[in-house]
Amino acid sequence: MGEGPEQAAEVGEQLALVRAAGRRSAAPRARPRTWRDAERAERLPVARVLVDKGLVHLDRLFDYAVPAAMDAEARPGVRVRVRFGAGQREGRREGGRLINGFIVERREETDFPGVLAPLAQVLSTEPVLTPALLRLCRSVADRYAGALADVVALAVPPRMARAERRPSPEPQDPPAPPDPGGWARYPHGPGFLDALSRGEAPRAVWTALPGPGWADELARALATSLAAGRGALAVLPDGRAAARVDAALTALTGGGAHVLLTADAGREERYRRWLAVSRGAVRCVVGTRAAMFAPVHGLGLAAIWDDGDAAHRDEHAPQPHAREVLVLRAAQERAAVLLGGHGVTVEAAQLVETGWAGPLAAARETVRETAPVIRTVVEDDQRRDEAARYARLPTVAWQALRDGLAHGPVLVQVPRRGYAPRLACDRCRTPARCADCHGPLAAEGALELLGCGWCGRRAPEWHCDACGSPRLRAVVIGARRTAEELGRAFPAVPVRTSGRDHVLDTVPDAPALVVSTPGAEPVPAGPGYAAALLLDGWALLGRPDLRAGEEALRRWLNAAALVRPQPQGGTVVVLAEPTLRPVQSLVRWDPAGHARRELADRASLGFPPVSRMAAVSGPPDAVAGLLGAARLPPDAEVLGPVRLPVPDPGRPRRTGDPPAGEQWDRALVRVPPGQGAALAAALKTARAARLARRESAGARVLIDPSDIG
DNA sequence: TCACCTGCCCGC
DNA sequence: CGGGCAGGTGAA
Repeated sequence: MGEGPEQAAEVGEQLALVRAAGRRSAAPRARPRTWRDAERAERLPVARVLVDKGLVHLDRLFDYAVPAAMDAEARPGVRVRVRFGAGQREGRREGGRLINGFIVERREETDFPGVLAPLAQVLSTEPVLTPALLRLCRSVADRYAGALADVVALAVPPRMARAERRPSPEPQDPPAPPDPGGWARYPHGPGFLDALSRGEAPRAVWTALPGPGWADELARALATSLAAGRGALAVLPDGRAAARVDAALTALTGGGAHVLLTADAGREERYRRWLAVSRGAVRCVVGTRAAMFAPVHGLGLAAIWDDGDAAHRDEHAPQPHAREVLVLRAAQERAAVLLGGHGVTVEAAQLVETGWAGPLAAARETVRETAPVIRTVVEDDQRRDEAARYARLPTVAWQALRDGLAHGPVLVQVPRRGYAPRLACDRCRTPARCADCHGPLAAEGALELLGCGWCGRRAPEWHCDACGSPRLRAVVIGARRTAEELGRAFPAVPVRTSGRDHVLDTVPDAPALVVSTPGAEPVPAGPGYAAALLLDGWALLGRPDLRAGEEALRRWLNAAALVRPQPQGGTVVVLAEPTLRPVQSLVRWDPAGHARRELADRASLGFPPVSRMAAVSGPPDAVAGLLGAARLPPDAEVLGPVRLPVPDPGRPRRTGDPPAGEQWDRALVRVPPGQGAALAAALKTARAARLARRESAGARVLIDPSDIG
């Protein structure tokens, strides 16, 4: 009798059992003939296992028998290997592939009517999937119509055996409570910290004053929660921002009280830090979006900075957003929430509007003292202005540059490539929207083929809602070369660039032209940039995206926040139509007001986040099939489907993009407030049923799509 | 009567 | 996903 693969696996499992029991030599007693004959644990002989496979229709737990030898190690939360999948040999079930999973619970009984297969191996004794983390993952999976196993894969980092062997540092005593520092600049700032130190759970939307103070203020909030004997967590959009809060917190506490969880650290180091948090040795985490799941013990404060930044949405299924995850966590763990940024998202404004969070903003007078002066210049001035035609710049912009360069570095914000143009009124530039569903209009080739990007309805007789003009224009893009020419216009001044591939961290406090794409602006040493020139107005506002205005304002504010305050001569020039709402909000430095007005508009037009949306995309038959099968909530409204445009070949393929050469449709499903959970559940159920029956290559479901035109 | 195929459904 | 198994089908 030859030793087939199944016999080899069986022997392997027995060896694993022997190893798990801590014996190095052969088993002393008669070896059980198969696993089925091995002794079971006496107490709680059933392990409920979350199988580590993202198949949506398998989004449930499976029971396995716990062999006696694994009894001590097979605790809830540990990683295990189990046999999974069909397999019958000679009438006995013993096949199936070995896959990884987590023990979720030990039980006395099982509901499964058949014979339980045994656990094959306990991979690690580290209880990584704690009850609190499991509960969070389950809520996130429900919220996003995703599979629990997919969310757990985001929340629990891959195992690094060496990191597990090393002990975590001894827990430190809580630091002394910090003084309010910059929070004294906000009328309700000290009160927020007081509530934190009393162990309460205040929730605030924080409109941070311009300038560099925010990182220190965020660190003080974290340290206050630590001082109150609770944990704290801050999620930042990128490693640079996280490093600034890390430095501020280290200066405040001496370090050791927190860990930095970013992609910069290697996988093993990252897991080592994560373990220190999971074990309760460290109770404060500063990190990028994956840190949103960090299993901080006794979480007292969950903070997020600049929640409008697209980096806060995870790109892996089911693509949860850090703000939403932290909001869920805060409710489950009774933690305080701090949603901070120079801008305010519509989602944050909604949390204030519903009373879930309170506003935390400085007085008007304080804002005026700390913000630079903002000037607007319209595009058309460029052609008229003779003096500055060399650099194709309006006089105002030219003067601001020249004056700024006499006093320090000047920031020039230029757009990134790759924004798809959208259509707007030729006269007043109000974005063109569908009369029926308010989706964005797009032209397929000629303008006669005008149609809605959401519902597909044609709009041959379009007239501007705002001014009545029948003429459209494609919003044009491109100011990059202007920045390049600036260097030639100021030959005596060094030009430094910062962008996607090469991000400059800081620049010295000396005259220089600093050309940067949004989000890559170097932090100036000293009092800040003397001036900033924001050249990407039309590119940002012209993006075919519901959030274009909000996003333009967010990027402008982030750049302008690096400029010296008005009393020190700081000036910002923005090339954009001064009557547009985001431009006016920038001039007045009123991001909260902008978000409130956007929220009111979205409510009246039935846009998210007031209504909840889901995008269903995939091959046309899959999209139609899923929508037909889903038992959607009664008030659900299906927009589309429409054919998705073929993505730019240059752009890296993202989740939700059709594969090369394939035609995909996308439909949007919209439900009124309060039906978001029902919508997610309906789509998840329908998708699971169809995947199980393999009726088609599955359609993708994305909750809260952000690029919906 | 048997070998093979296709579709369906399940996995502990 | 991957494999069993039921029920159908066709050739000897």
